[in-house]
Amino acid sequence: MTGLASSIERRNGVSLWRQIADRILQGIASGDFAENAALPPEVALAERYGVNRHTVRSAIAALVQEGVLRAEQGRGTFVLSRKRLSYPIGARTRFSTGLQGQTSERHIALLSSSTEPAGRRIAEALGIAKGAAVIRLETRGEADGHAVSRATTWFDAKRFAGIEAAMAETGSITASLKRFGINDYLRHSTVLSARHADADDLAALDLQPGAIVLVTVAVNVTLDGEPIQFAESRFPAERVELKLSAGD
Amino acid sequence: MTGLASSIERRNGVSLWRQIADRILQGIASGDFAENAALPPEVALAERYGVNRHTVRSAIAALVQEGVLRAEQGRGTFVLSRKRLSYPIGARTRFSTGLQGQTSERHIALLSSSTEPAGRRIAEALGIAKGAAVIRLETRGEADGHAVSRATTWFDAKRFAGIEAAMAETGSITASLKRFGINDYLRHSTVLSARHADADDLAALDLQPGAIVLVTVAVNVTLDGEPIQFAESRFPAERVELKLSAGD
DNA sequence: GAAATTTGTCTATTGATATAGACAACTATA
DNA sequence: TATAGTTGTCTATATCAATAGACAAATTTC
Repeated sequence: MTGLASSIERRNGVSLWRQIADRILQGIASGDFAENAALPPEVALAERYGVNRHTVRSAIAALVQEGVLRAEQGRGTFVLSRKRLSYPIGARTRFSTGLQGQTSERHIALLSSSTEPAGRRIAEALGIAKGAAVIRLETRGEADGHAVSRATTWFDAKRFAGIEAAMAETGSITASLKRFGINDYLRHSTVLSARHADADDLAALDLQPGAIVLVTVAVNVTLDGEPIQFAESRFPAERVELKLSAGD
Repeated sequence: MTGLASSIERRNGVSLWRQIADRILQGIASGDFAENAALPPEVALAERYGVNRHTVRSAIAALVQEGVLRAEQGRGTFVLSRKRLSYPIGARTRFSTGLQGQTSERHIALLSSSTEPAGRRIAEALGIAKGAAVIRLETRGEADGHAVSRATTWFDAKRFAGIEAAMAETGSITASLKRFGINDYLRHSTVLSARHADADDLAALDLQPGAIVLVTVAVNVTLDGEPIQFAESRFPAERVELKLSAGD
């Protein structure tokens, strides 16, 4: 994020226009390109990145379609104000309260739910037998009408029968767990990684293909240490950053 | 990470062979493809991902060059054992101790150092005046001879004059800070993001172009809360995951 | 030894990516 | 109004990416 000099790589599997679109996004995030101001003209950008003007235009076209830039013939190309959400992550992470102050409206939409046998990883995380029934929820986190996260969560089907209905109704994990007598819970562990978004995430998060997602894999436990939830969440790296606070 | 069904996207700016290489890496990390065992044959992979066999071959060729796979004519393609390092991150994150047990040898190599005026962000983080002199260190974290991180760190030049020499000698931030009377420090805040690796990171981390890096921006403080270090670290997403432990 | 399986190499074709140049359309400013 | 600066459109060309098919080379299995 710190405007270090770096150039563009060719024949990598990643097209130049996408690399340049990434760089422009970084530039906006790092303050190199101010919001609500004009981007340098296309010829200047082309020279700066060492590519043809048409290649820069492809990158800009992608970002215009993505809603990050607005191009006006004769005037210039402008940076729309769309701040990166800062998503706090720690022992007491909650979707809704975490984004307080940054957005006016947020909730979790239930995309689908199913019951399936637990795989090895999920069984271990939840402390149940491999093959035991688990409920799988596919959800999307929304803030001010924008998709900011996409998650897959698993619950022990025996312990949390019907939680999908509670989720659909309340739009909140915390509220749904209350119906099962859980008034508080902690994040036990979180593992972080990153990858290219797959087709499912692209559609659900309204991303351009090739976008990067931050991935968190987390286990939530009760205050007694009983595991209740296993979740994999994906965040669009271009719109969200994760913030760890000390002592959390 | 959780073997969810997902397909490949076309005309995205990211070539199919790179997307498939990413998927194979994920498959190895998630256990879909066992280490030291044979990958499914090329025709099977082509069918699974819905692409031509030659496209799969391009992906495999990239991973072979990257040292992840080994192809043997007539026998098959094998997964070399190269586990993803799990890098713990929390209030007491230390490079060396964090990787204890996962690697036998680790240290930080000093690539270069310079003195420069502090920018706005760095000045704010370190609590000094904008434009005041700061020492910038470019370092590479190495474990068992493999590059696992690439960092840029800034120190107040007045307070830590000569720290570059200490770093070059000791290969450790913790040891270097001890020479300045700092026996303990905490990670005050960490912000996480992800992006495509730039040319500098590609070279320093020995990555294939197009690779993704996890980025952490952190401020370290003394036990009194005095900020001492501002750092941006990059981790290759294909080789490292970040692990947050509760109560850290 | 023969057959089946698997990776390696070659040719050919199509569409996407990137470069190059020229000019039109629009805006702001002298 | 004229001029300079900027985005938009068009044509052309070369290279990369992806598909398709055929066959060679090496290994394992029967």
